[in-house]
Amino acid sequence: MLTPLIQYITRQSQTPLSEEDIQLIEKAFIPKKLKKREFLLQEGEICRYITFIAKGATRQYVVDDKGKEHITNLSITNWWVSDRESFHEETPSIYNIDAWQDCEVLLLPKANGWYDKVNTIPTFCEMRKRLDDTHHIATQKRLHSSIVETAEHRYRELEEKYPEFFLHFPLHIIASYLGITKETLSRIRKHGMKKV
Amino acid sequence: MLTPLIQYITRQSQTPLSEEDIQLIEKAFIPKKLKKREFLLQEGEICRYITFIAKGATRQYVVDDKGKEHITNLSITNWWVSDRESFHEETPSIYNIDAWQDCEVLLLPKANGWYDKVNTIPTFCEMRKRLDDTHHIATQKRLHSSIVETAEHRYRELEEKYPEFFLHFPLHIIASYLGITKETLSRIRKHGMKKV
DNA sequence: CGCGGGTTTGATGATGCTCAAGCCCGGTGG
DNA sequence: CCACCGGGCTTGAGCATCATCAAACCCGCG
Repeated sequence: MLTPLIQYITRQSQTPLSEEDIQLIEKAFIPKKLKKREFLLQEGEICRYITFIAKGATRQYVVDDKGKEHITNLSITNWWVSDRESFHEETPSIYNIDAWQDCEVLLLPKANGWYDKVNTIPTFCEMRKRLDDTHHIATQKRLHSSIVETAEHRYRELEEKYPEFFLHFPLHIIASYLGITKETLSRIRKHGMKKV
Repeated sequence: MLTPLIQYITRQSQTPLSEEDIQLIEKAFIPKKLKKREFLLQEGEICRYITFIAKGATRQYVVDDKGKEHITNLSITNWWVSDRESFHEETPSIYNIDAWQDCEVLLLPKANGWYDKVNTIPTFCEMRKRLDDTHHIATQKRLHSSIVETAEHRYRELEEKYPEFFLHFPLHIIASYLGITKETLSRIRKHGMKKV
């Protein structure tokens, strides 16, 4: 189960990991299997791990006062998940993260300095920085487009940029991720068919 | 003009800077004055600096196909500004950043490795990491609330969290930052008066 | 066959936008 | 001193977008 991670890191950073590095990674990451709907993190808990999805798909969401779920993030194979705020500041999370499909994940704990230790590997640290950057940029863009663009535009953009999502998540989940209702999404799609 | 920066860094990190560190910082940062409406970055340019606002206020915005400005970020004294994507990837920026009030700023160039050199100062590097984190978390929250919450809620939140903004920017700028029109903002505020 | 998850359709209503007009107020120039 | 101008803010009428609610449909599966 570790191989996808090792491969991922070396591919990301273009530099191979030393034997020791790999051993450290093997010690640090805790493999875990999740069944569909199983929680990786629940509202109110402190996020104690950075998680690598070796296989599967998860969603992150909040539940509002009316009991409605709002998807804030979707993640699939070879992505990382965590609640950064909760992890770093050790405060209770406002998010729920659960498996949408059965998953194989690798947990990197903050406890006992594992996270810090792994970050002493330059390759890993570099990769993490880059991921931080790209993730941050992506969030910025999403924010921007959620303010400026229409629902339709955002849908098309997602279709273009992350077609994989459509393979792993049903449309009502995608709709929620886009911040619209499933009905609206359905109408948008119908509308598009005609045009194209 | 450097003192606000030095103060800022030591306050953020709780550890004093050594004499050498300060000298490095003095060499690295380029002081600059901006008059109102002067650009710090224009659409199409590559962002070559990370900028510290020692004094003043700036806005970041995009112009859409209809020529309308959409504010994406507001920054005031003791904040940092840059287009992270453009800076890191050296790609043309899609943003404009200009001074809303006269500013005194400090530019940290990427060129000649200044940015990297300054990052060898552990205190600075730590601070930067923390800022990255909090900034990222803030963006995440803004995204989330722009999707889930009503315009009114977002306005109240801003009032609560960044009252300083209201001292530096007129309401139509705030409205744009919130992703609503000035008319809507005006009505929201009137509405609130009655209630309270 | 019937059930459940996912998707679609239609009717209705709220929220926020557009456009157009007017107000307030602090300059500036005659 | 007043008249005018421009930036900022407010108000109102009509409209577009999207949410809500309710119903139906579709299809794989026990």
